[in-house]
Amino acid sequence: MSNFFEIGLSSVLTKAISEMGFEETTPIQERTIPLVLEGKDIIGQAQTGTGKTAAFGIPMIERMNPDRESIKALVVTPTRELAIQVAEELNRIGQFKDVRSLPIYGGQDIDRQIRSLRNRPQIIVGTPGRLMDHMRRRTIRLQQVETVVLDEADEMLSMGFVEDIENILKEVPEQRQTLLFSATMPKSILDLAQRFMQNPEYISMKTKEIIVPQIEQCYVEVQEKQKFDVLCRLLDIQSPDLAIVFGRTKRRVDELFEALSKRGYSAEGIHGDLTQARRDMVMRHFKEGLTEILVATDVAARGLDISGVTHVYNFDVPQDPESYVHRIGRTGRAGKGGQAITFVTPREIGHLRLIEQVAKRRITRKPLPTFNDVLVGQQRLTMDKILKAAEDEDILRYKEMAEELLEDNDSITLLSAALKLLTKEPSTAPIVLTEEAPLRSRQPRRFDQQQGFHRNRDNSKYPSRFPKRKF
DNA sequence: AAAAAAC
Repeated sequence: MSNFFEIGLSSVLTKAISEMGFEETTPIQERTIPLVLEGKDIIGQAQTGTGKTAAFGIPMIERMNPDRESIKALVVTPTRELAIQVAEELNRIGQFKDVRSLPIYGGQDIDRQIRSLRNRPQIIVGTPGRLMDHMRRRTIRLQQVETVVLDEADEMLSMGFVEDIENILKEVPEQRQTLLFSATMPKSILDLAQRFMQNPEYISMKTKEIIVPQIEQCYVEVQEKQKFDVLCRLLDIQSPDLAIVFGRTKRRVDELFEALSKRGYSAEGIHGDLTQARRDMVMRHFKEGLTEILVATDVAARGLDISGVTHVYNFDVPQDPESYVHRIGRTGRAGKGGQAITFVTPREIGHLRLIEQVAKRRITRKPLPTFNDVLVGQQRLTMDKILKAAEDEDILRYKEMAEELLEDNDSITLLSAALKLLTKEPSTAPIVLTEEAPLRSRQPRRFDQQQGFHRNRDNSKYPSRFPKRKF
């Protein structure tokens, strides 16, 4: 691995990279950057989360003439959210070189996009359909494009974009650089490369080189009817910073996020049937941490890089084993740990074994969370907070004693004793733990009648929900 | 069969 500041990049890029907090290159970046700088065509086999966007973005922008005469680079992605994300990252990389990128995708007012194009971005990041639309309208000129990037190419092909991709590739000059990234390398991808690329350099990360983030993978065996309660309990016990819950269908996503909202969780849903404005808003809320739980179809399974996602729950077992790998990859980003829990009904166990083989990881069984687990879990969270407070106030002796007690965390009595030790003014009342205690301790958000939207406890705005409910 | 993607 090498350092970004030793590979001879221009100062404008180095500055941006350092501002983005990058230091060491990832394996794919280390191998891709020099080749792209040389102008070579590349086929890169890499999972998401390997630093792919920077791997092509940094050298592409480095060698780009920043004049505003024409579109210099075109990046094609399978989903709209991915287009937005990639464009944002490229914008950051190019910020001091005055290189701008613009996401172009469907569902957004086309006239507005045409106006944005007048700002003359050097890089366009788009989804195939809308790109084709602009090409036909002649509102995008690709005659000066020097670099084309096909991101998540396998995904685009399996979504039936072969023809669109071909049309786009025919529209750009033959003398150009083509970079193709794909998690898998089926024959269709190699065919495409054969026809549209020139002596491509093949970069494949050996399995051990692929950064497999520390993702703990497990499953719970549940009846369909239990799923919702089990999810709530897990959320209470684990208290994720941010979590993504994947559902099988759009309908299910709607029902699930409504039910979660109803129970007081900060949740929103996203799928392809929502208006693009809403999709954009939901993603923004989630990225900003305004919502803690994103309920999603596989629209959000691939490529999205959102920091702070500590947990992924597969509310439904993904049909496609590939999809499983992508879904769980939404957590454990940037080298941080993450946990993925898959809900499996008894009849789906066999399917899970198949997924296990594809994921090449053992998925361990986790017992269903009991009511007691929830209580203990919440006590532990409280303990963590108190321990932190204790640290600040330097009451080390208390801390030691409490930690000793914590070792035996099966015992709620001990926990409550530890709690008392650490509280400055210990409550004399015992902590009563009965089955009648509410499943959820968090206060539900309140509905602002006048404004017509929900407000969180911190009084921040919260968008209104759909009326239906099933869980 | 579902999901994604153009109007």
